[in-house]
Amino acid sequence: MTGSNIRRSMPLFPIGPVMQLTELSARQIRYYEEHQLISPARSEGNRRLFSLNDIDKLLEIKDLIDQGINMAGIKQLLFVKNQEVIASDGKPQKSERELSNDEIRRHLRKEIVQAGRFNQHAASQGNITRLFH
Amino acid sequence: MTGSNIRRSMPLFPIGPVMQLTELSARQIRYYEEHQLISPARSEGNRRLFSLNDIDKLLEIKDLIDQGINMAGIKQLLFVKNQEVIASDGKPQKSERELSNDEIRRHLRKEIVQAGRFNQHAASQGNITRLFH
DNA sequence: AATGTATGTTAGGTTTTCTAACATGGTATT
DNA sequence: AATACCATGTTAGAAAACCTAACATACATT
Repeated sequence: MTGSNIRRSMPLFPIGPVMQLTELSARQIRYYEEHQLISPARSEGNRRLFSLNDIDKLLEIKDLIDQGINMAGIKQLLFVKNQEVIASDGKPQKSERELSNDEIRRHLRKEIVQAGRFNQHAASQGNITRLFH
Repeated sequence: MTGSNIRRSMPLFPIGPVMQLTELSARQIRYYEEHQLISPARSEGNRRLFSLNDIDKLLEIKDLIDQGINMAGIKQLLFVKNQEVIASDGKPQKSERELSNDEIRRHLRKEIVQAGRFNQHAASQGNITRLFH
């Protein structure tokens, strides 16, 4: 798990902004979660919290929906794509252990404090992620 | 106003995640707004919406507070720093006209759709912004 | 002792999000 | 044509998050 992956998987956004960014309805987003296309984190009070990764995925889903693909198909496609990423990554990412929100935030704080380094880039990352420079 | 500036000024985060990212209390954040150190956007229902720029600024403020500088001083420092950015930017950014949320989101959508380009970078941007890759 | 500054705390109200249920317009199937 | 299924809309009631405004407090300055 690289630093950038951690950043991209930080649960930050409540559903409102995600709706606007993706132009999906709350109903749609929840339905996709119900069918396990995404798994946003939850706040203490049970509100969904989306990461940049989640938002990227939602935009992909939207695309696939537009192409007439149904839930099952999209689920498979997202799964396959994820496999590819893991494969091309070199390391099979062991069991991709879960980081707690607190761990993620601690990591984040460290990176903020240690400011000044230049940015590094994975060549192919999707959609939303690219927006934050 | 460059594309990246637009991205960095998108009002996305409600106060909750901002509190966690900055480790500031809601009271502090609102107090800084009251003293015009930041000017987060508002949702239709009057909730504060912070941009990456706002979060960066809050982290700077936190730093300056730690150095014992008071509101007035911080305000000046932020102002001066902003002047510098504008100056080194080349263009004095006319009157930096306000973009509506909708304009920003339209722009955002365009950038998302037109995927694939490589990332570009301004060499010196602060803090949080760097986290989103 | 009195004032000022930055922040904490509380109260009451509004917005946002939650789940669950029912409704609806297409498509596919019988 | 009737039925079933899929993706989404809509509604209701409850809970969480956020809002402003006011008062409280700790510390520094006068």
